[in-house]
Amino acid sequence: MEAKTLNRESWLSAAFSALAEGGVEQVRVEVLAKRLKVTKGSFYWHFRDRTELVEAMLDGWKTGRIEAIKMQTRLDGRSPADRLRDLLSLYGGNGNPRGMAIELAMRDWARRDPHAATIVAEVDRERLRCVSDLFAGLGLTADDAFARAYLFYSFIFGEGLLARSAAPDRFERARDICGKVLVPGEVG
Amino acid sequence: MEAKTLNRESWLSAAFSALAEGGVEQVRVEVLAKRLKVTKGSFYWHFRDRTELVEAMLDGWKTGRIEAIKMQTRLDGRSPADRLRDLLSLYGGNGNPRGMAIELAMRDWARRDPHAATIVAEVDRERLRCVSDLFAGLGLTADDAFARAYLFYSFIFGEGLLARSAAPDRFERARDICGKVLVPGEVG
DNA sequence: GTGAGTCAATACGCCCCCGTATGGTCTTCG
DNA sequence: CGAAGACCATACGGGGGCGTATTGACTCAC
Repeated sequence: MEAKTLNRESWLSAAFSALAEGGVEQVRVEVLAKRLKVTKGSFYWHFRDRTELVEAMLDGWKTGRIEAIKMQTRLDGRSPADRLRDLLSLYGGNGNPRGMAIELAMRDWARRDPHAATIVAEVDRERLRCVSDLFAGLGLTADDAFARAYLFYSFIFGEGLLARSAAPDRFERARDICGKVLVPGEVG
Repeated sequence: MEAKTLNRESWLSAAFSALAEGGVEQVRVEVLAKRLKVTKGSFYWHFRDRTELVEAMLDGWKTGRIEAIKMQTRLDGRSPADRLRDLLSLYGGNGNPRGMAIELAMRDWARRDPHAATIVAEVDRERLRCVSDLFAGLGLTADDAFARAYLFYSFIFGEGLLARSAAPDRFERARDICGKVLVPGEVG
């Protein structure tokens, strides 16, 4: 079912895989070419240069993530607390390791590249806004809701950073407790 | 007061600076040499190869961080809550940007290098143990204390990852509220 | 002072990566 | 069929990074 000829999307997809595995530094045209089993000739047909590729990655990631967060925080009859718990289990723990890897690689990238930094900032701002609204829906003041959203996202990303050394059940119990602390209004 | 001849420490120091600014990928012997205003000849006198340098970085970071956390969590008459708040303001916010940069670079490194991963895991384990003890000193059960420590550290590192886009006072207020949520037993 | 040891400069070969130039092989359409 | 265009291969020059080898200079001990 593979298309016999590559297109921009093929390269972008491979680029994101490389990003997830090794950071921006590892998205190199000759390496991607080897993965796609073609030569650079193909790449320079679809892209002007490496810069155009990474810019496309930035753009695609931004629109994709903003679209995603809007979906994930739109309560279609569900309660804000439920949506928050969904979000927590979506990125948290070890579900979606690729997504978390890209997320972290993106932030590492942002620390060195101003363009990437603004992209990440825009996405983060939208995310904070969206989950702030969720917390506000729980009856919190604007300041408290924002603080909760800030805590919420810091926890999610920080969790991806923390080394989980053995004793997985211990961390599992910890995550459960964290969930209850993070989203209030819970019975427990 | 600069020593006229370099030693291992000089190279290690420069290496950590490069690590903070650009990640492991940027600690390159020729780049460090240029910074130190010498040539590679010096480097290969003090180190067998680049691998020996990064191994030394790993070792130095591990012992340094473990020593630091033990100091910072040893309550010499102070209350556990105070110590926790100290820790929070130490790495949190934007104090010590270099320390946070190294911390994040280290974790990015750990995601690709098994050796770095074990080092970070060892440091994290010690840290979680230390601040778990602090939380336990607040009267929490073992599970709750560990969960709180987990939340605590996830927040600290996650905060370093989150893009702070303008509105610094907004984030300042959020951080204050987060502090009160993170370390319990507070009046507020 | 002279020779051993310390520290650094220079020069070399190797590899990986970027970007370009040019040519080749298909498909498509008239 | 034949020409145009899409897609990719091959080959090249340039640069930067690693590691080695060789040599130069400087500091002590004897």
